[in-house]
Amino acid sequence: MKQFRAAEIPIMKRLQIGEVAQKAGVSVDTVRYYERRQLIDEPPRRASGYRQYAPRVIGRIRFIKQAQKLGFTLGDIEELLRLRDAPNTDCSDMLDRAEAKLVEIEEKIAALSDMKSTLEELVDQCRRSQQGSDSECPILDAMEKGDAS
Amino acid sequence: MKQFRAAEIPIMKRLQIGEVAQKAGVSVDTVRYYERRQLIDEPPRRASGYRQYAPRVIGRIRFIKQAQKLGFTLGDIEELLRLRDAPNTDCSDMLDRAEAKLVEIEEKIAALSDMKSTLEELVDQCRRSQQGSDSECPILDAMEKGDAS
DNA sequence: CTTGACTCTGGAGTATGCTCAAGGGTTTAT
DNA sequence: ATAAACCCTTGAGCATACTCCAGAGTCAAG
Repeated sequence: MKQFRAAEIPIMKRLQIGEVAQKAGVSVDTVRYYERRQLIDEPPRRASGYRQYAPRVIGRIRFIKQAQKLGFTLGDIEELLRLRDAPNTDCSDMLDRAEAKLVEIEEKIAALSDMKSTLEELVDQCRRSQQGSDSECPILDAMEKGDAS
Repeated sequence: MKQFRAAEIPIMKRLQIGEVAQKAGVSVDTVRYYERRQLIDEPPRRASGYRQYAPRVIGRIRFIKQAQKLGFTLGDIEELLRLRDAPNTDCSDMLDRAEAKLVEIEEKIAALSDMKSTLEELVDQCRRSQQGSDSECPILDAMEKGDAS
């Protein structure tokens, strides 16, 4: 049972969407979007219809944005949030998903690196052909002939 | 003026869309899509409405697909096609665009590599924490606290 | 002649992650 | 009281690159 000194008594303050959005670093529209996508719960409303959020939703939205930074899509994040919410989550489920994402990212890096290599080669050829009197373009040629693959 | 032996006289054969698509390695729908996007010209039609393509459109579509493999979007490729079509194209315009694409790709690789590093670190921590009696999940923690950025 | 394969069109759908629009009500500070 | 800032809704738009749909006409081979 946690003990508080008088100055530390938590106040159950409710927040409007603008404040939530600002503190979480997203737009108001994004907050509503996340609610529509059920990434966050719909909060209770005032008689006016204004949403009244518990402050902990800020942490949840920050979780979402952090996960996005690691390459997880919102679809992925739905599942991560389920794990976060489950009472007996251990690390192995999160580990599985992190490892899977790591593999995806490595594959993307590999694909991009292939493109890079090929472009570098073409750029090189192009620079060399400009130095000679050759008026043909190796980049055009490579794309015509499929040699770029 | 190019000279042909009798067996080499080119025949001005027109092709239907199915044959073009098959030879270019794309779908019929994709050919029509490229026409709609003006990446290829609308060809003359038969009385039936069937498209009658000159064989050189196959090369043009192959050019498009090769450029896509190098990371160029169809928007990018519109411009590449203009360069390809221009009578006095030299290599420097193609070179500019190849270099610009190279920079984009390098930036994407850098971003992905950051993600990778962070995920690897989290995966490492997670594995180590499973070996101890610690029941907390460093991945969850990192996403909650923003330490993953 | 018949039938299966091919052709045609315009528009909507797919997936992703927001963002905008239109029109109106509510709150807050002066 | 007033006005600006805030809130609300639903649905469409944005960008990308196709792909599918529905319904009908045409071609080519048997």
